[in-house]
Amino acid sequence: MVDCLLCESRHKSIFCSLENGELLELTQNKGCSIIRKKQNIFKEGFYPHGLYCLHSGKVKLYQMAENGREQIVRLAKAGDVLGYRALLSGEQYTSTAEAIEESTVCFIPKDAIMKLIEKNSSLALNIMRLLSGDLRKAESKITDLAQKPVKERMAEVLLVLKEIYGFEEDNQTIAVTLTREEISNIAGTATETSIRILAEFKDSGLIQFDGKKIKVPDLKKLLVAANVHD
Amino acid sequence: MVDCLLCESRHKSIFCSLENGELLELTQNKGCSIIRKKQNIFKEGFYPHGLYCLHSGKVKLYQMAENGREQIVRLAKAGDVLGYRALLSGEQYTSTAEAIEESTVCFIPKDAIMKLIEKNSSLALNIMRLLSGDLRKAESKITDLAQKPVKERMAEVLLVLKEIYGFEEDNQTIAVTLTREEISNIAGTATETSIRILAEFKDSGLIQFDGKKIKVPDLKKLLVAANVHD
DNA sequence: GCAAAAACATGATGGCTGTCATGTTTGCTT
DNA sequence: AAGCAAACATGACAGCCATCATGTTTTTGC
Repeated sequence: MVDCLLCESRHKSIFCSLENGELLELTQNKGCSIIRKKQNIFKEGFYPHGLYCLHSGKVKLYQMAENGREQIVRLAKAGDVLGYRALLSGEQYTSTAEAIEESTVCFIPKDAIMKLIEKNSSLALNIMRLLSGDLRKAESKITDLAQKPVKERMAEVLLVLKEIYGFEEDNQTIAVTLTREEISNIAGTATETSIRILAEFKDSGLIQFDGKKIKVPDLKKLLVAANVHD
Repeated sequence: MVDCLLCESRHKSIFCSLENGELLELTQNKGCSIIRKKQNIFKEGFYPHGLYCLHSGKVKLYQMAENGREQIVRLAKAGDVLGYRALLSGEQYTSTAEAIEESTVCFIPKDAIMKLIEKNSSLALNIMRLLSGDLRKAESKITDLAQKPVKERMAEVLLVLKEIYGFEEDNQTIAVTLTREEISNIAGTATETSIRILAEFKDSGLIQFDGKKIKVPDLKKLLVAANVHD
């Protein structure tokens, strides 16, 4: 069992404003479990009974489309919370959370988290900020999907992956391992297309392959390829 | 000046849980103005100084894409609030709010609304629910844009318009007037394409044109065309 | 009410990108 | 270590849909 007071992510998470007493209460109320790669934390269509907090690992949130293809709508790393969208709106989960590498997650029952939100208005504000940020990213993705060609979207996906998971110690290897299919399911394109475009990026020196990982020697070049100006 | 206590939307809005004292304070602090068609309430890139509450009228929120085309990301009707995403995250507006018909809008200064949020946890919860709902819609739109053909998306746009603005008294005319270009900017397609598809829908009896408005004699048919199963 | 602009409409064309097919490589499982 | 499945890769092909062009209708501003 992980102690919230000792959690490394504590100060970077939505719980950064909690007092020790509140954190202690959290620790006493929560559960903790190991999620292996490809296992689900929650599934689309089910009702939420609490909030998940990702202590370590990496998770993808995806929606299953009519045609059977996954659309990845969010990615989570250590310190991120999961399942708040459905929990707060009182709806079913609209996406499935699946570990893309072995992860540990804590589960905070609905009662406990809702009480905390009511008492602690700065936690409430943090959650609003979180949702607002998610909404900004989602809406910007809508615009991209509607207006940008696949190649630009692919470059942007790499930039997003770097934003979320950062580089490894070498300062140029994106610190996450995804299959080409998963990358396609972020970009919103066919697997073959993403394979082709990544190969093209490699040939033009934009990126390099390092096993399953992707190296970005020059971020600026990627920014140009993604056609983003800010 | 509109009195919040007398506002018709009061009980359907995020302010439904406010006490009379709080509403009075709101009324005293707020401003009120008329926004003519095609005028902006706020513009992408600017910093928010408060929250807008749409007392009457209809508003589109759009992002300007690199190629100069607008992507409509949200639509608002009387009773809806505007500008909360940027206000709560402390970021610049990421979309422009433009009246699609003459509207009246109240402005609540940042201080006033933030104090209310801190005091009234059920207002805070309502805002979280609002954001969660927006996020659900946005993510579902991402999946649609990535996976569905234009024709299905167009049908879905009509369903969404009906959801938001409802039918007129005849129970089949969608109660909003949009140009073909605006409809395209919701669906994420070229204007010519949306014109063609709407004409096709008309020819196959899915919809009828009533001036600039669109009539839907049979919602179920549209649901089938949109390929939604829930 | 008239001119100009915006909106609507329709045809032709081409390219992007999804799909299908096939083969190779990688990585698990027993 | 062999065998099998998943992942990666590449070519061929077609079709959806954006773009361009052009013309008509409707709306707007003076």
